[in-house]
Amino acid sequence: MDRKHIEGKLRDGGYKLTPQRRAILEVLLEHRGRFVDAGEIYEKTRARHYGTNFSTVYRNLDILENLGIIHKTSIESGTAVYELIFHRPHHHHIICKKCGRTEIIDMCPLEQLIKAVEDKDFTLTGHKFELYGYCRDCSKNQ
Amino acid sequence: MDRKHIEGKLRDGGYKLTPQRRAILEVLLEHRGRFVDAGEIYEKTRARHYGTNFSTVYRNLDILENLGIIHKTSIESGTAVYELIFHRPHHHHIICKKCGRTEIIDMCPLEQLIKAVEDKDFTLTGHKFELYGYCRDCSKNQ
DNA sequence: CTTCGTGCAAAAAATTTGCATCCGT
DNA sequence: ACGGATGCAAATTTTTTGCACGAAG
Repeated sequence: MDRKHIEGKLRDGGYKLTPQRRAILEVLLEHRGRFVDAGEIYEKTRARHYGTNFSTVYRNLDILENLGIIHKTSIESGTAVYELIFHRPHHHHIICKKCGRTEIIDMCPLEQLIKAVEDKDFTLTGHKFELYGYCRDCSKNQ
Repeated sequence: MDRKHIEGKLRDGGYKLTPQRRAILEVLLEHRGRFVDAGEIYEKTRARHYGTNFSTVYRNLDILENLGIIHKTSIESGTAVYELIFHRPHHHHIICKKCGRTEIIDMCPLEQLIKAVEDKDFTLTGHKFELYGYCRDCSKNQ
């Protein structure tokens, strides 16, 4: 997913290309393969486009998430982090607790999982595997 | 992990058994097998012990987490959720996005994972499998 | 020239902290 | 009595929202 591709998605969605939006995208592109939080995106965006507002950042992160351009999650800190989706096939991550750098795990444990992990050069300290959905009761009275 | 067991852990840690703490524990015990957020714990605790403060709840959730009595995580909403650890062996969860009810998955995908899932009566809508640790660079200048 | 986007300011939500007092052990 | 625990109030942190103005298509 490169800049042109992303800008196309925005246009298709009826969104305009403002300098702020471009700056946010630049920042995300620069941080491919790494989760960053809203605060960091804000700081870096503001360095590119002076005066960009925090609300603008949050609003755009929302839009980008809805368009499937970025992925939002929350790791251990509790605050939300974002990264560009640059690898369409479904996958998971190894996440550095210190810098947020991620490595892709190309496969999903739901199908097979062994250890595509060994060669990753990460010191593992923990992991999370959670399934989301609706329990029987909640499926009923949806 | 029952009440007596938990109270023992608290004593061993040098913590006192205050009525507020007991109330919080009662609430958590009542919600075994379900993630609840701080707000809900606060409301329910305050129903048991009138006047309990929100700070008290947060402070105790911290303590309980550090003692390994509860498990804190953040699911999709972004706000932290907690549940009693009542099943010591390492495991993961299926989480209802609506009510927070959880089901245990007794095994960890890191070792083997097939589908201990089929019989769970959950409508799956998504899942998260994330490994945490330190990348090579961050391990170095730790 | 219309619609969407932005900045600003303020509010809301989630969590943390300092401090004086209180209470379990 | 001692040391941890609580309530309160206030501060922080993270995120959201209303509104008037400005700019992209």
